[in-house]
Amino acid sequence: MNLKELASKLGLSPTTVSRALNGYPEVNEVTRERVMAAAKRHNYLPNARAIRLATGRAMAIGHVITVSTKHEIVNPIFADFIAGAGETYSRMGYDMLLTVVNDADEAAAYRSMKTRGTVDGIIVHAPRTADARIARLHEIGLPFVVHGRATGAPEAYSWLDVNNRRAFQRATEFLLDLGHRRIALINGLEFMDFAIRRRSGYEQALAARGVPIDPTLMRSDEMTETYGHRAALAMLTRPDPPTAFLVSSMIIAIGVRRAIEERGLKLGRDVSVITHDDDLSYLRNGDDVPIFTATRSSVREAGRQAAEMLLDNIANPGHDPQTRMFEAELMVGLSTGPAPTKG
Amino acid sequence: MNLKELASKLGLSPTTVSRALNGYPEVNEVTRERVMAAAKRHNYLPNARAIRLATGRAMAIGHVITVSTKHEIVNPIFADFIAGAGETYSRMGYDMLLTVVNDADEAAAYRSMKTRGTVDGIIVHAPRTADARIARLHEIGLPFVVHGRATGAPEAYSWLDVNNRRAFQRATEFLLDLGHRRIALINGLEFMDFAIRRRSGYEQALAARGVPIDPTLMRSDEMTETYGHRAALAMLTRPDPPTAFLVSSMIIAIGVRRAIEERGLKLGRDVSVITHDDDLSYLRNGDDVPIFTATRSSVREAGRQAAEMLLDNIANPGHDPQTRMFEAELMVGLSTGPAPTKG
DNA sequence: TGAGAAACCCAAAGCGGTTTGGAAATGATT
DNA sequence: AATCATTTCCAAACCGCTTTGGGTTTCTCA
Repeated sequence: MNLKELASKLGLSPTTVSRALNGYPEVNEVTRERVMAAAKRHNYLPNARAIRLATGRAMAIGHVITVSTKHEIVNPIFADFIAGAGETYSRMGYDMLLTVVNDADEAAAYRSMKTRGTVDGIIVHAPRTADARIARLHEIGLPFVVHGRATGAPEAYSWLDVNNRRAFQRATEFLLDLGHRRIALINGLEFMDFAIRRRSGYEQALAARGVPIDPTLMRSDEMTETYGHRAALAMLTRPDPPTAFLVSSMIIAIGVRRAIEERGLKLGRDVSVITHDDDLSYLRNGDDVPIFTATRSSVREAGRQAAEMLLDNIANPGHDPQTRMFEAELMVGLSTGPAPTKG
Repeated sequence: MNLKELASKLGLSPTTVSRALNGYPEVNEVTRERVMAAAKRHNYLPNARAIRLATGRAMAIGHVITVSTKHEIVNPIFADFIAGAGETYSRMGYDMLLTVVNDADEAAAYRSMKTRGTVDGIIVHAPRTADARIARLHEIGLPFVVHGRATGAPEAYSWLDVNNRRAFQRATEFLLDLGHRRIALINGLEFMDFAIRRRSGYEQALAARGVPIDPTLMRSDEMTETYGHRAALAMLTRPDPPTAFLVSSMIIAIGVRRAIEERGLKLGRDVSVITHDDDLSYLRNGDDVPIFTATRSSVREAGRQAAEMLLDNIANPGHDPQTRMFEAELMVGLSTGPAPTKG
């Protein structure tokens, strides 16, 4: 059942039927009702391929997920972000297009999306500092919203981000207030923008209290459980171990906890841990009381809002770039306590 | 730059240019070279919207991710499966379309995909026993491949699955061989097909050795860390606690470990744990020696192959449904040991 | 040398919608 | 009753490709 058939069944022209269904004013309300009813009865849905060609719009948003050949890790927050964004797209009648691409081919992927016309806009994931994609997308002329920020990008662009610096600053202050002085930072890869900002917040808080920054208490790597375990274990076996850890993800924190327990120490008493918590649906930080004291910000909600921003940019082009900053909540859980007194 | 422009630049008709680019035989090789070169030079890429309308194919595969309003958990294996499938699609020139939908609207989503013509086929995720989607998709007439199986589906269909029953049977036998007799099963939701099969393997192994099946040692729920923790803690505080746990996912296992350590017990000595491990990229089971003894099967590889099967089904229609079974490896790690002797 | 086959290319009709530019019918105004 | 504006609808062009059904050349072979 296509438009022409529906039109002939109704004794109307395709033009009128199309207009009736799309809410154009130049059609009698009575006729419109009749058309709507017939469309529903024959469960007619317009062919998306034809609409896309005719309107020149893709009615789809692209998400590019990069997979490096070296460390082929899929970002675990991806699923939740996508789920949030997908809710928005469903509501607005957009499709979501996912492309898995080797990081070297990412620019080519954007260009292809633009010239082949498969998407109307793009969400940029996991920005690095001075991320080249932003300039590229400007040059290609594809609307986009960045989840995160990229320091040092020359032009203005739309983004949505957690206040990572502030979050880690507050977390560090919280530990300092508890008497901790040797606080380790188990960070993500520090060419990622969020990781840089978190470190800066951490260092700033230490500096403000005159606590010396010890580079040997800072690690940066892909955020896995084993990384957390290895890093924490190495630090805890030193003669001057840290009394607290500030870590960049729940998964790292789980590894840190494993190391702590392996050393026969007790989490929240002998060693404190604060983690960032993306509020992932499959990895909740406890039910009532949080397992880990955490800086929390829902990545799912970020997905929802990023999609909204992008669709808004597409619907109202020519506006100034929008930005949106989330403040992470500091949730106090069972993994922090006063610094143990020597003895 | 579109086909018509490129053709006029070359002094050829659009027909010839189209044929040259698509490898049809009725064009001179010299002409073809000339066309290819010009296409590359002007970096021409055909408009996908036009191709789709003209060919009647969507060149896209749909993945539907359901989000229940009650327990809105995004399946954590989703990201890795998608990454695997995406590799295949990229290689074959297909797009991947992701739809997030409330579980009640899933059938409507399939129907819409079919009539609007946005996809050529569908991957069905997380099948339940007697899953209604299979009959629905047959009736709608959309090619599909199921990741998992659905017992009791009336018609034959293509699927790809891990041998869950065998995996859990072997894992149970392994624990029995170590002298364990009170083995708990912390399973996923048992309306999910995989969970049923795992329980069946577990029960079968126990029965074969004449070990009585104790329903109070079996739990079934959404696979989260907190669930694992709660379930294990409850069982460990009983007067007759289990000496081993068989669990359905790494994330559950992490919760179980937390409970074990909270009770002051040692994993692999006082209590043994075997988990199923989907080999998720962000949650590797240790680097050299596995943390957990596990039944392992890569969900990323499953994604790759499921996509290949579906594209094959689409390219060669009318064939019998294909099926593919993976055997999980039993990886011995640090979480299992002989059953502690009473004393 | 002429006929038939093969190779090479093209005009035009599609795919299924949207959108432009009227035309006919109706209503309002003088 | 004539005029003009509105309302309501339609024919046809268009989006950018693919594909059908020829039409020319060139090649092959008797």
